Amino acid sequence: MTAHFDPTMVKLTEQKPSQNTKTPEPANLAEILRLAGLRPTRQRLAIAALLLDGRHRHVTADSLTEEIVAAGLYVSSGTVYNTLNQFTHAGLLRRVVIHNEYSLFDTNTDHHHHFYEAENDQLVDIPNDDVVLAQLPNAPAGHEIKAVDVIIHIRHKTAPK
Amino acid sequence: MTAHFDPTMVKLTEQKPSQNTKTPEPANLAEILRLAGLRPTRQRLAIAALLLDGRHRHVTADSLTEEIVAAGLYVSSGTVYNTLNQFTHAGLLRRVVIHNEYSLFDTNTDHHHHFYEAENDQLVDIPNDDVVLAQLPNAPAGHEIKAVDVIIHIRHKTAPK
DNA sequence: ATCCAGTTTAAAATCATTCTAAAGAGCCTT
DNA sequence: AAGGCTCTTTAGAATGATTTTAAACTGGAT
Repeated sequence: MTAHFDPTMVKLTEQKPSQNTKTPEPANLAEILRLAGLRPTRQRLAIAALLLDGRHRHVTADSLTEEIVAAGLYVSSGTVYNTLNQFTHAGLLRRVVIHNEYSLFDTNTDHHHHFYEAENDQLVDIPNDDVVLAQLPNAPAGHEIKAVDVIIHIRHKTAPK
Repeated sequence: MTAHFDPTMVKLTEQKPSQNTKTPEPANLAEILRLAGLRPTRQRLAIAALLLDGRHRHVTADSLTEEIVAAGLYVSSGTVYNTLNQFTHAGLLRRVVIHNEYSLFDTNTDHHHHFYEAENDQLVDIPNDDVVLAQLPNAPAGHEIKAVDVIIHIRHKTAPK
């Protein structure tokens, strides 16, 4: 199902400069990685070539591994995970978590939202009135909205590191 | 075309019309379970007594098991999970998923949100402008907002169940 | 080239959650 | 009260995405 993809063909020429205003336009992928504080290894370059070409899409560690194999390369699954996390930490990717594993069950069935502090794994209720969604999109054709979850990720103001 | 959501009246969920009885009357617990189509077993009654007393709090399967043990009872972990899911399905609890396990990595680092259809595990981008957060709460003291995730859970209009 | 901290690797470990099949319990009908 | 049928519970095994481990490897500064 995955289209064949030659990582050497990937250019950044048409990439939207909409990413990070503080990131200067990098000459190549290796430079992007260096700016992120990551050594441009064969594995990271392969993944960067696949993901940082300006296309907007969603991948899982698994689907990405398939693409890498389809490109005639190989990267161990541990490294795929590490790289994905490193790229995310560097702001090159965004992590979206959907459902699955490790849920909290809230005895408050009224609609409300949450602060989440990752450091201490703390979840705090937000009174419903404190979050006002002025506009929501229509659900895709044939669908209806079942629920809206707003999770506001927070962190300590003073950088702990 | 689907009716647009009412921007002012933020009524987001369409959960089952479950009443939020704040009165922890033990006699009512069995009735609550029956109304939810669940046999009032010893295990379910124990969990209901702990969770459906009107207090608003967050529990995990693990923390709940601890409470059960602390109350001098015993419920197997499989049943704790089953019961939590059944209560959630019945609208007596709400499931909140925070992070962990099974993430998607989004090559779009611009701020945007997502539709998520659980049935087919489909994730669809929502253009940023389609979700308007008119008001956000202040982060708790000493904290700052790192990110805001809005996940709109959708389902097919024709109830497949 | 050399060296070493940073990386990658395969395999094992983690861990919340789900599944399995066998035993047990609710509850409706006699 | 007993029978019986179904729904529930249970212990333990299975699942599956992710992380960790310890050893082998590599990029790049000296």
